[in-house]
Amino acid sequence: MTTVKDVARAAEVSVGTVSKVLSKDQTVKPALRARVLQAVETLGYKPNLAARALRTNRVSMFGLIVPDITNPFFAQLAKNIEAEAGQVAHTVMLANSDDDPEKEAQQVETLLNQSPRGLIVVGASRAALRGIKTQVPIVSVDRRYGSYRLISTDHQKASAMVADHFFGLGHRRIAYISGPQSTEVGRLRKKGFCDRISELATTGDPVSLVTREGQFNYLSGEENAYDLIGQAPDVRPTAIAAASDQQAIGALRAARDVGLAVPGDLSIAGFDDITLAGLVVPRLTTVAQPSGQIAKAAVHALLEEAADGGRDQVIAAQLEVRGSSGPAP
Amino acid sequence: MTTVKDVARAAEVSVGTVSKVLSKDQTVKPALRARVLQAVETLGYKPNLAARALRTNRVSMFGLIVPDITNPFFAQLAKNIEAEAGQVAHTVMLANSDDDPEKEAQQVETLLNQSPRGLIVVGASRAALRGIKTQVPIVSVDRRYGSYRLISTDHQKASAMVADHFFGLGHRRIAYISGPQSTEVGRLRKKGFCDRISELATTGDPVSLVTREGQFNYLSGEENAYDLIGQAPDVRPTAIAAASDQQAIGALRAARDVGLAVPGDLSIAGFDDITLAGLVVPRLTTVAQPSGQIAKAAVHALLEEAADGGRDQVIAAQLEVRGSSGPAP
DNA sequence: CTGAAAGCGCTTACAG
DNA sequence: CTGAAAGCGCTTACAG
Repeated sequence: MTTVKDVARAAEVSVGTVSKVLSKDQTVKPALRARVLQAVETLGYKPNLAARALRTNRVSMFGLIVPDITNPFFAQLAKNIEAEAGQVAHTVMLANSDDDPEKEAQQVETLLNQSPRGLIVVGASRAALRGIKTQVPIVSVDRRYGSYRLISTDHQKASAMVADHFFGLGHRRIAYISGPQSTEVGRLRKKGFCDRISELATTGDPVSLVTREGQFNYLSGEENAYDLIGQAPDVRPTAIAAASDQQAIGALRAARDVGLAVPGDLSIAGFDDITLAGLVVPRLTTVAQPSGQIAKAAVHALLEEAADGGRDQVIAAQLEVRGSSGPAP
Repeated sequence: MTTVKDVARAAEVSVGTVSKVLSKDQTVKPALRARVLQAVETLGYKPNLAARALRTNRVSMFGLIVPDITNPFFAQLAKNIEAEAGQVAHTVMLANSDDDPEKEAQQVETLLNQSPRGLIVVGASRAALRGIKTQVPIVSVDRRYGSYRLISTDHQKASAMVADHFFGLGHRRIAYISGPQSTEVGRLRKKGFCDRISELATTGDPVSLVTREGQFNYLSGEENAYDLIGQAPDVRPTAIAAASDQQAIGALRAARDVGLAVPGDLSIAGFDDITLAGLVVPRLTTVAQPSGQIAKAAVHALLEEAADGGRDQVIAAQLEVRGSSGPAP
């Protein structure tokens, strides 16, 4: 490997000068700078990052811990974070916690040992709050990790947008299939939807709202939807909002099976905007989480603050109105 | 931060001895070893990895470059690689190439700058073959990168298994929806299927085989399947094999739309075993890629060899027979 | 078996 | 504005 020394020799300057040129120090005279740059070019010099890290105690890496990279939303998030990190010339280390607090703690430690520039973690569901002491700034994203600041979608407001959408289309018998109320996300999404419906129901026409608790998965959506739409036509809901796209797609399937037209007889909306949401027939009305903005906010939060202590940040999501929702029958 | 020096002082030994204990050098006497370990424990000493890297010129990291972490197969692969790397106390840096040779080259360079223990890359589709010189061992996985050794599923044999499965169920009018023939994977899967059918057709009953070229996606599967099953009942295929699960799920949808029972009237099989394959109704017969084994093979290939130059490795996949395939009508 | 010392490749006060 | 030199925290021949 060629080192600063080689470059210094070739450019006939000291290693200190080489280092200054490389770190864009302005105090080097143009003539010297040119010689150094020339030497770097011809020698194909690449700085040894380990040496730099040792000296500066700072590595151009972020650590990212997600419960499961196989989850489409986390994969999208990881992709955006990697892209955003690339913008500031950082690389990202990825680890999975399998949604297990034990393993999460271990992964945090492993990544921290690399002394990265910062750590981004999507907390495991029932995370323990054991404190870790480190100089490395940490932010949580989507689901809080420990007591670190959280950057996430505004789940409540987003759900409220779905409620507005349905109400605006004239629906007055509405159902909500929630996520598990043991999760914060499940609670926030439900609260946002139900609170808004209550609000609309008191200021406008009366609305009948029925809610069902489910898992976030496909099957749960299908089963709950079957139950809901199995009722008499003048009783069953004309619109179903689900806490996840997977649930909504399950509901779509249920509607198809019992012969209800979507959106003619029944409107359906999901949450997340996974790839499949745009592929099903009809395409699913859903909430697109601002994964790109979350990624950007997380990276910049880490870059700017020395330790944690920033405030939580909530980012507006966007309603994607597509074919699965329409005017009430 | 506490350093070897602090540990040495606390244990009343030299830093060299501390280092030896930490590197599991057997030549340290139990008494000293115990004192060192004790000091490490009480001080909470963590080695500075940058310093170690500088000294040994070796980092406990792997680089992983995939076209798109958002693709479920790559996400699964990444998860397995991370797990496997964890087993040998390595961490993994992730980068996306967006399936763009330019960006891929740049990502390779970026990760190589960290001088990782090895690089695993899933090649971009139309990758340029520009050579890079590096000491870092590189393997390609799933799709070849440059001219580096490739570790991948035995696509041909796996497709042949699907052919055997259909033939064994009595199907004699069979269709194959391929992936793009511009991709190696597309070609291999098709060849494996068609060659086996030809073989069976000459040794057993005659078989009519029709193939259609498509994209790997959902829509392509749906459209091609519509065409195929739109024919007269005595002409149309009784079984359709697709080159991807996405295509197969599209075909499932097409069958449902025209009122064909699966597997009563039509058997369908996919390839990949994505999560959704187990969720659709009926559950999809498909080929499970040995992502775990591929990950393991890749990590160990990197660990064992100093440079590239190992041989390609092809790993057997497994046929998952589920509800979407049955006896010919 | 243990310790003293050199050195990995950088960056950064500090002189000049 | 430039160079000489110290030092980041390790590991590893080399003496003893």
